[in-house]
Amino acid sequence: MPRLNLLKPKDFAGDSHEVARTLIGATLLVDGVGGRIVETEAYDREDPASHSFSGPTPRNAVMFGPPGHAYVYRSYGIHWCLNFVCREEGHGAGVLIRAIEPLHGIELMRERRGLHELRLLCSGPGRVGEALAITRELSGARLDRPPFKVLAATEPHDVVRGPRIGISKAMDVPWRFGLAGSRFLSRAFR
DNA sequence: CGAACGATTAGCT
DNA sequence: GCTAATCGTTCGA
Repeated sequence: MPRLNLLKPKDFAGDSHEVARTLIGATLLVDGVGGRIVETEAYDREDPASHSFSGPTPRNAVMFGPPGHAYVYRSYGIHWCLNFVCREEGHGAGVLIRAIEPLHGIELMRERRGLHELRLLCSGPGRVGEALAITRELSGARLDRPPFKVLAATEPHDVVRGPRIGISKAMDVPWRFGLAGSRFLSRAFR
């Protein structure tokens, strides 16, 4: 039985790039539903692609709050996307959860997604949001308390990195991280 | 107050 | 590969 190491706010206090890499292989659960994080992206304050780039607004306020909390935003008016707040309070950094390997509550996730193909259940930030029933109400919630649970990776694994997806600024920096060889990535790494 | 624009996805060519 | 769907947020007038 592997020891379950629940990540606490201090575990999210580092650079978003460092946290994004560390989170690969970790387990994310929302009300017991979720799986292994296989893809993340880092965003930071001095980062034109980040929601926090131009300073605090009503939408991104929790990005400037303490680390270890969820920042949820609506994407394209359609999808809910989940981020983990990093750094110290007031900084404005976060990690976008882009894909997980479904492991727990798979049937419930299939119902929510109206889909049977396992590979496409949580392979993308909007898909993760739908499968885990992420909504605005979870924005600002602590990640070490219900309904959230984030458990550190226990198995050794390789992490790959590359440019972030779907952005129009800072497209050159390799701040997207993935579990090497996973078939649950939103897109392959080059 | 109007308008542009997404940290996306599904479906079709 | 290309595009419609869809609407909250942000910014300029």
